[in-house]
Amino acid sequence: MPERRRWTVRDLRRDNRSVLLWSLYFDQPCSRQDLSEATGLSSASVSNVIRELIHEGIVVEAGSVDSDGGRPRVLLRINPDYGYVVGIDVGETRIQAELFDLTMTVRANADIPLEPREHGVDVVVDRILRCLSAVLADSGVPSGAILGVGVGVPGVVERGAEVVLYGQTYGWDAVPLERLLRTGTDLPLYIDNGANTMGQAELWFGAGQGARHAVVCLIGSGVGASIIGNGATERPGGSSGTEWGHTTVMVGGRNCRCGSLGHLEAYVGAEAILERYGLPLPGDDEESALAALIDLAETSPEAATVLDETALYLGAGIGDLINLFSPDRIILGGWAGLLLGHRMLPAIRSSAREHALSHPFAETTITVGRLGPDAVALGAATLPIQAFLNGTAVPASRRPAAPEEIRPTGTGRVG
Amino acid sequence: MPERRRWTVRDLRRDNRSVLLWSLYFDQPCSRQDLSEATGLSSASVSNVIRELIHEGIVVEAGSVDSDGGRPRVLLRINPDYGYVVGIDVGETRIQAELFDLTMTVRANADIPLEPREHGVDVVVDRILRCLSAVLADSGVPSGAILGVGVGVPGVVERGAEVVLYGQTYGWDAVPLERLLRTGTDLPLYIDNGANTMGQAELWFGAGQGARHAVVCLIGSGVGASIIGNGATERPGGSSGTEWGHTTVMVGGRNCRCGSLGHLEAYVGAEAILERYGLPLPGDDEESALAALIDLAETSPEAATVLDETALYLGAGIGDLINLFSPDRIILGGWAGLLLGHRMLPAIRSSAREHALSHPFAETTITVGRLGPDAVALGAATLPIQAFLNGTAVPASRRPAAPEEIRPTGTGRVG
DNA sequence: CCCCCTTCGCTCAATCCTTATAATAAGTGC
DNA sequence: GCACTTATTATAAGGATTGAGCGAAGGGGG
Repeated sequence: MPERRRWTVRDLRRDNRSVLLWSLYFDQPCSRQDLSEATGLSSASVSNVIRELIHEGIVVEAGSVDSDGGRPRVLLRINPDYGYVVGIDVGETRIQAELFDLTMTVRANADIPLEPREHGVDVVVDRILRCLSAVLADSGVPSGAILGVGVGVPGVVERGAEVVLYGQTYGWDAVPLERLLRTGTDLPLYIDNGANTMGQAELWFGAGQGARHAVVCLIGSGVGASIIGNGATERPGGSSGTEWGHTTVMVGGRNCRCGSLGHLEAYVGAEAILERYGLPLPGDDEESALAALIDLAETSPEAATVLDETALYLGAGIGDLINLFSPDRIILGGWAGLLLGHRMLPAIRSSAREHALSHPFAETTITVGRLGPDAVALGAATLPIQAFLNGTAVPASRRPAAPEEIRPTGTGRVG
Repeated sequence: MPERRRWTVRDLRRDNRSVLLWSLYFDQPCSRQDLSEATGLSSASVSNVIRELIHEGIVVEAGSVDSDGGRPRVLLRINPDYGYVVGIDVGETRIQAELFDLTMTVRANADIPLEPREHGVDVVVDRILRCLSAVLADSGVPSGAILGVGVGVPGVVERGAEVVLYGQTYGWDAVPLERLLRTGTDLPLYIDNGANTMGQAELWFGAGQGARHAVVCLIGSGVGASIIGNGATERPGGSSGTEWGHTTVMVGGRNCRCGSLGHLEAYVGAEAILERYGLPLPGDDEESALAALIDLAETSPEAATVLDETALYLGAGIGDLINLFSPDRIILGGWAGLLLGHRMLPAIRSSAREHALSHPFAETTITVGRLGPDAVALGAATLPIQAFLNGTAVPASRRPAAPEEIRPTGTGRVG
């Protein structure tokens, strides 16, 4: 029943090349020797592949380091300017784009606020494309040098013949986002759920480093979660974002934005927390209002009660994740998740302990995200990086001409 | 961060051999030509590998079939008597073992009831070993012909240096089951959660055939679920069983056997349903009591209310699974799951629709398992089958002598 | 300054696997 | 008996990894 593909001797090379790139990317700079040891490939093979990579401009030599009395080892690293990637965060209140080089250094960024309740498809698509043009222009990077554009969106992403979006709280139904964006750009697009992209950012660069199996909880106005097992490469075109926010923690409970009753999001989403408190709060946006509520809890019993309940429900939701996935690490993220986590982590942990089975709970650590709210864009940018490391993304300006067998009368490539 | 292994040209052969075996196993009988088409391998490679497999006795020729005017194609199939597998279901009320040949035909079975509340580790281990000996003796299969023994157990299975079991409702904590069984048998052991093994059985042979991503709900006295994505081969030593029964559907709700409050199992587990009804029922075990309750619901409003609530909570739990995993198929199994499913599928579906997001719900079909309560043992037996198809299981009697480099002075194996 | 030693990186023959092509085998229909 | 069709096997070619051997690059001692 499971579908397995055959392998040819060519796949072998592609795969080992990719193994080397991944290893080098996360352990820069290092020598050929180190790579040979880390990957298990013979030094001959490493040399062969690295020569190819240097010739293509992907890898560069970067000085050398003494070895105990022998020939010094030449250090290798990935050419940061071989190509660039863009990460775009399509949030509920704004769209943010960032352009990175291959070391994930920000080269340019752009922000456009979204009017509340103004989430028409055309508007959002237009804003995304404008953000994209803005970072391209601002950075001075020619579009031919872009490896790809990652987009983190709310809602369920379905990968079929084309990428289609379902954002029930957003009012989107079967939106062919990739096709719509295609009208404004030729760059390769990688679209995924925002919780997933943030999760990948924390896993690669933040609080998830070293974890084999992590769950990242994204709490903002809405609530999502990303389950990442042993590196995202294992789900090539598979599982979409998990709608953790719309799991039921109280049958017959509060109304949720999606129309159902008793969902987690109806208790621990920022919008829901503020509604449950009910009284006016200082601040003109949700973020400052929630911060104010948390401050107020020091003195106001009503505010404290609302927050205690929030911790209780959030802990129950986290307990569910622990029982279902047995992760080694759970990371609280999203702007509201960071606020709540910094303030109430002990209460959340304790509620999770009560709701989860004791053994899987003991194997998990619950922490607060380290990367801040920009992690969605950073994580979106890792999508094209991933494709690049797997060998499926090459910048247009470096792409070789079409093979001659296909165009028998062509003149071939220049140079 | 993700760990990827290098490939050698030898792995390639192993892998393609395995691809062929999987393809042949699920599409017996078929010709070399068919295999070439199904796997994408060239007919030359298919011939080479098949010759090897025939030489080893794994594959046999089985007649031939006319082709439109040309040389008839020779049909191949897996030798059913190349080896045998055993599947053992460690349930809460009994232990059952079945011995199968490679076509999954039952050759022998054995049953031992467990006294209620008598789940001491030593007792259970002893019963398992006794069941194993019984099927071996009954079938007349020599133990050297056994490919492996699969064991489906309740609770969380953790694979570290050795396999360890945590069964919170069972009263087991960190039980090294594999080591304990090892005292009574030398056969290769494959231990997994019972919900997982039943899930695999339904996926391979039952209501899950053709699904890419299925969730199987196991409802008996307790409640569990198995998430199976595109063939279980993708999680080599990874994820343990999912404790779906201990996810929270009602914060602060009913007491669960595990000590927590408001878990799904406290509403839809058979034991919990009977408790919620509270009145005496005919029948001396849970199974007949539940059947009686379902019959009674035709006339008794109290019974009907209990069942309606059950459907409501079960639907909420299923909705969670839909939102978290977006499976194409959800299968109700376990003895209580089958009873409830046959009676109340429409109510369960409708509750799930209310609790899940509309898009992932629309992509899912909810059905009742086709294999009946014996599926746990059948599924457990698929674990060694899987190892066999992957090329990592060979019966002892056919194993080649140990390589001489390792035991330079040894006499090797007799045989 | 020269020589020995250590370690790194490259070259080359050997080995293995898949594939494309050609050859052989085994039937049908006239 | 002969053309034709289809299935399977033999053969040569191409691509990949590997282990051994060799040159390269520096340190240290006389």
